[in-house]
Amino acid sequence: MNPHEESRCENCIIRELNALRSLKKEELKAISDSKVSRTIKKGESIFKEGEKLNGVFCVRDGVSKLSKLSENGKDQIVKIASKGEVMGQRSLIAEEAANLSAVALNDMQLCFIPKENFTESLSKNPEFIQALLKNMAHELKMADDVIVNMAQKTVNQRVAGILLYLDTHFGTDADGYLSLVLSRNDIADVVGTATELCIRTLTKFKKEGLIETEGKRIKISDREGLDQLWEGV
Amino acid sequence: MNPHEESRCENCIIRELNALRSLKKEELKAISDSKVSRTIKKGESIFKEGEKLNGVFCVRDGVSKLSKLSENGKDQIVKIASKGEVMGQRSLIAEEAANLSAVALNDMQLCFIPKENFTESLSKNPEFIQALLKNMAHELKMADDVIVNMAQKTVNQRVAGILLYLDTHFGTDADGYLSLVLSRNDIADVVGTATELCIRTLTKFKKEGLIETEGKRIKISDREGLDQLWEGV
DNA sequence: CGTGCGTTTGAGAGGGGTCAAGTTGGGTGG
DNA sequence: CCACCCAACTTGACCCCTCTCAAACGCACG
Repeated sequence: MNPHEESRCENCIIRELNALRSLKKEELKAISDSKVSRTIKKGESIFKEGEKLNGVFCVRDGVSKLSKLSENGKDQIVKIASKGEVMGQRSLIAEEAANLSAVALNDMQLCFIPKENFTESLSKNPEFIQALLKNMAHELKMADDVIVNMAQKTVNQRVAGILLYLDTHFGTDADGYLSLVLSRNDIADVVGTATELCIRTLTKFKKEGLIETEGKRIKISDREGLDQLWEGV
Repeated sequence: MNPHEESRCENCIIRELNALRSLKKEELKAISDSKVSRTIKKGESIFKEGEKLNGVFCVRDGVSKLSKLSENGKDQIVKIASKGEVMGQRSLIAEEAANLSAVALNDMQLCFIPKENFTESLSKNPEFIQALLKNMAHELKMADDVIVNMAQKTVNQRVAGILLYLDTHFGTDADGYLSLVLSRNDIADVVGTATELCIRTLTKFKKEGLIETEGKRIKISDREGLDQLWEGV
């Protein structure tokens, strides 16, 4: 195997974005030898809640939604994972089945890192654990904030919120449209409401001059306005 | 200082309930020498969101609510911490200000462990980090579940949910009333609704024979019924 | 050229928020 | 011990938000 191959973990830049950056040369080599790179097409499932994971998935390119099915039969999107993020680590750490399902929102490139490599580093590399710990601490804060927003903000505010989130995290294309295009249904699943209400909110925003739309693509025309809405002014 | 004193960490049973159980003898001694035991009365504040914490609080007795103020001016209770739980560790790990405020729900006994001791063990004791990591992983799962419930369940269901939670986590007294007594306002803040609606829901439950009340105390008379409500049957 | 999925709009019912007005109950000072 | 007071609790009324069912529309794909 060619050690200079681009697909080798030692040479992967993505690593710098997450806790895997703390891994040592030998660990990376071991992972590189056993990891599996995979291409996932838009809409395909990566893993499902309740499934026992035997490794983690490092997102090399593309975006995935992490959702959970509620008892009322509706999906709730809890998190959106993109380049550099590692999916499934929580389950492996807690030694539990996956709590969320992961589905690709567009074409993705993933690296699957087997459980053994992950737990090996987990038990032997203190810096790696530290990095992971810090990562989880951050995720926990985010989750707490989401709880507050879900409980206290209206659908209007939450829709404004996700538009702002998509803008700051994924940016816009040349025409100013949000780069990450979600279906109305997915937006509704993030916001935690019915698709119809989500659509109505968007048309209302359009009427008020906050956004423009072209098909399912959305352009933010008044960020200030959305910000104020989000903050409840 | 008497090493057999009950207040010494080495002899503290509470420790077994959390990640501190992984600490070594010397670490415990060091902590014991610098820790501060504190008594907090019902309603008193332990720390506030935005505050820089210089240590963690180990709950030796009593119960605390961890809440966050939403922009609309209402408090959202995110978590209820009781005997054996450690408050503030997330902030210290992430090296951030506190994201939540902690207020005592009844009289409490706390041990304050200075930042230095905590971070010292954090950087030197792999077992301790592992335990912490697992703990955070579990909290993260809980938080994700709360997000789904907040987004997808009705107020009725969420009120039923917290009653069941109080029952399983804090039990009942001799008369069958829930041991942990919350004000209607606190219940509303957990559920994420207005106090009035919370009260109305409770009176409805009473009319339906699911619960009985005496003052602010609540007795569950039909656990099955609440379970079914919670699960959306 | 249909067929199916995603999107959009309408209308009605019920849930939930809010304001305002009582009521209770526990604590305090006389 | 009683009277008082304040905070917590309770209830009513009203209106807006949100959910749901239903139907029409567009677009892509076979």
